[in-house]
Amino acid sequence: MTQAPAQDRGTRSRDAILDSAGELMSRRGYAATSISMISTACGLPVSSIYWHFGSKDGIYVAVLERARTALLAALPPAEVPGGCVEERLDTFLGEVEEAFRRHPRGVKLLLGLGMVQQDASAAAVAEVRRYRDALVAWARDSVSSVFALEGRCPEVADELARFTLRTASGTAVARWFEPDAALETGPLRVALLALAAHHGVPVRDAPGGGVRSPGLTPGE
Amino acid sequence: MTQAPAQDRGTRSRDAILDSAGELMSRRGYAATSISMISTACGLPVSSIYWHFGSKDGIYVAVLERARTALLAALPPAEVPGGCVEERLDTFLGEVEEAFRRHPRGVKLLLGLGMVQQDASAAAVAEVRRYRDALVAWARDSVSSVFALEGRCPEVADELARFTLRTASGTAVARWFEPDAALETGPLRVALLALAAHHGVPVRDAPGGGVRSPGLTPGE
DNA sequence: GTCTATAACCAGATAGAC
DNA sequence: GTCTATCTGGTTATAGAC
Repeated sequence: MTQAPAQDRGTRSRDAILDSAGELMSRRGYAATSISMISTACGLPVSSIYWHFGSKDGIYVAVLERARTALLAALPPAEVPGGCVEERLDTFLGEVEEAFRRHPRGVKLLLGLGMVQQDASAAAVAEVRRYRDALVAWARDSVSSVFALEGRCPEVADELARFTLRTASGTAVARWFEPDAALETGPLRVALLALAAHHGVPVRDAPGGGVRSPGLTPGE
Repeated sequence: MTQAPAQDRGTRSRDAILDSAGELMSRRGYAATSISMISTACGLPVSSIYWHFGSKDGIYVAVLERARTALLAALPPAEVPGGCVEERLDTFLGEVEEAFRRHPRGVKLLLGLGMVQQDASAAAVAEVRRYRDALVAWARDSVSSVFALEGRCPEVADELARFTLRTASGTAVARWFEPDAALETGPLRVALLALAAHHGVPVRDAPGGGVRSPGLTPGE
């Protein structure tokens, strides 16, 4: 009981710093957040922050990395369960909406800090990109599962995923004008179904039926 | 010839400052742009900048205001011409895409500086809002015209306009990851048509036909 | 690992000659 | 309206005791 806390003190401080930094940076942006602000917010002196992260840029990279792993850990598997397309779509949209609602900081970090690319370090740029790529991959796989594409039409899956993510980003942007703006899954649902149908993807699983279109196997 | 330039020098300097400031702020964000950067970029001393705008915040407001008026002047009238819904929709989407392509700075200013609301002045916040409100109003009126709503279903027009703008914002965000990302009007077109149809808006003008107004279910 | 103290610098903003 | 020179305060970052 005497050494466990001692051993933990470092990591607990580290986390506290990341908490404050993440909160501030997601709200005010990278450039507008100063080390002394973070120091005041977390109660640790500036030098401790530098001891842990080395530089302001280092904090930024660490904040992003933690946000990314947290978000990815919270995302459900890309294999969306459900008996038919519409059921899986609803599940998927519900998941997106929830992730969006529960991790607003992560999204805003990605948005706000993405702007910084101009003069950010290579490490920071790489971390931002990794974050985004992970999201894109998850969305693509999920959409693929929802529409039972099974990797058959990568372009379609890509388009649907991109469309979903753009709507989500757009909503995140809208949110800082009207903070109560929610991800409107209703319109998005209609749009995704229409887009899929437009590309010839069967959106209604024929109960006993095979799937039309050149050789492909039943989805479900 | 001796006094005309003299008279203009002030406004020309003012414009030069706004050019540099707008460019820098849209690329790097408000907080990351310093007065001395602007001074270096436009070749005028800091004090001239302060003489013209009084404060950094003043520059920001002026930049935004100019971007807004420029964008609004470039936007075509909200009365979209065209014989049928799809024709008008294509016109509308083309206009959005072009405005988007030709005024990337304006959009990015709106996006990047929108984040600053946390600690921006009241004047700045008001200007950001005015900018956005103007865009929303234009989109709503245009959509209304495209689908011949004539003010009949404000909620539907609102939803379609919001959806369009969110897609556009999302694309602007995507753009700073892949600078060549274009506004994909194809998917957006499909989505808007589906959304309109989903709300019972006739998307195919009956040649001789009047418009069925209240409970309507044309579909196709 | 945490603290106090401080170096070196750059930010926003102003004074006043011209 | 434009310039040089400058003030004040906050910024990133480090030194060194504990």
